[in-house]
Amino acid sequence: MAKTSTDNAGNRDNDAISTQASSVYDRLQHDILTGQLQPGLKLRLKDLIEKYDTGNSPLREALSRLSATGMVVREENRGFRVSPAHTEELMELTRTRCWLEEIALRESITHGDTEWEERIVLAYHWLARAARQKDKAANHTSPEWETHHQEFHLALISACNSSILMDFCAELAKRSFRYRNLAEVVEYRDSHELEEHRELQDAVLNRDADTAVELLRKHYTVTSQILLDSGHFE
Amino acid sequence: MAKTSTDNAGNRDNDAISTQASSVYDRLQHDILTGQLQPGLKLRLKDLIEKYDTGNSPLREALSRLSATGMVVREENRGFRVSPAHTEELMELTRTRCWLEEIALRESITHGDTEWEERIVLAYHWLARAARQKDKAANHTSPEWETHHQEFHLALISACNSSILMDFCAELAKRSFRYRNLAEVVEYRDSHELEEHRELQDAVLNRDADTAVELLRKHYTVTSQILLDSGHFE
DNA sequence: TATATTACTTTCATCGATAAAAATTGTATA
DNA sequence: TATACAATTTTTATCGATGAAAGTAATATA
Repeated sequence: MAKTSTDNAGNRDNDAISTQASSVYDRLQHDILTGQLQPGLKLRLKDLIEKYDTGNSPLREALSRLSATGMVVREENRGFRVSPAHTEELMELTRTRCWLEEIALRESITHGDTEWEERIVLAYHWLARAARQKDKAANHTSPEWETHHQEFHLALISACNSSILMDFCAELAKRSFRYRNLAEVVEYRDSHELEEHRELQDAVLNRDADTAVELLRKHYTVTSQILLDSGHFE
Repeated sequence: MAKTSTDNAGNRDNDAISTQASSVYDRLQHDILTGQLQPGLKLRLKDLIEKYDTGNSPLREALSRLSATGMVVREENRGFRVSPAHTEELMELTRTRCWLEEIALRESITHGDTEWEERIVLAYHWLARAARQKDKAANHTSPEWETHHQEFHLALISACNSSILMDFCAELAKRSFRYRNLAEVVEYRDSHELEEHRELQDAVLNRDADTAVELLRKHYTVTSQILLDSGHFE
């Protein structure tokens, strides 16, 4: 990842200097999603203050925010820990994701305009390019690819007419992403992946909702199953 | 006000003394949902410290958490404000709510067991009782009724097999609730309300998914329309 | 008069220290 | 040996004060 804050993006040449609390928030979230901070890990304040080179207050604010997102669990008067990861959650995550994205995708296909189509085409373009570079570098956890992957999936549903629903989908994507990183499945069907996305793109642009939904669903369930089979995370 | 925390309820004879930050969190959220803190209001720290009789740090933690939920908007280096309320958001909220609860309800009707049925029956019982007391007292914003109302709707979808989806629905309910409070529509079709819920219950228990979904959808859209017509919150 | 610059005030973000709670250790008792 | 209790240490939560940024008013310059 090593990318700039997804959540606090903003900063459009406009002023608004990022605060320390937000910086720690981003770094903590990154390290959790990326698996560097293992599920269930006790987050001792003293250690974190040292590790992230910050103070008590900004750290606490960051943790508070993360606890509201479910990235971190707070236990009153006994601090924070990284939220646990279980196979059941991954299954539930996948199930829910299929439901929500089906709606969002169908709505988008019904209402999407040409700008929406363009967003998809562009997103696919970037994804494909990142995929080629990833293959070349044999670096199978390219943060660029991850970014573009998420962008592509968001583009598909970006005409659903509900930013709330999109936010939910984005949250589910983030949480699923974490499981992919936890199961250290390095080389998971790279060969097919780009093709899958291509087919998905085509179906969507053809406004073939049923096919698109089917492809999307398969995309998620297959990925999920691979992770489950890998047998990591208890 | 002066009510006990909804979210941090817990405290099951188990120890775990609630922290000050959580207390402020609850009270702030309550006052926002309830409309006592108007949308868009600038939340000046000094004022809040006084109003909620607390310190800098707990207050900030509370606000940080609320900002992650979307109750409060944070602007880097210029503090917090109550998140704004617009008609478009209410419409989006309602639309999204219909989508998500339809899924959750259909799933529940398909998979629900007898315990699920019992939860619904009980929830309806409490709702009806609260409705009668509300009518008697001519107190049309009874917090008890609100609680039971939410409980009832949650019970309906409580067999959907996805706590994630249920959490989403609960969040949508909370945010919709806020709009109901903002539009000071005191007496909105009280007479029909209980009946509506009764029909809904019957359809669900009969496992008649299509009817149930239709009733639910109407329930939400009609309520929403009344609020929109009231023309509050620009 | 309008704009730019500066000094001043208010408000927010962060630090360091302290209070409060939990966890750990040690000791005495059955 | 196991358990209860007290004393000690560690860790978390909160306070009060300071540093940093944004906002406001005043003055100067075109």
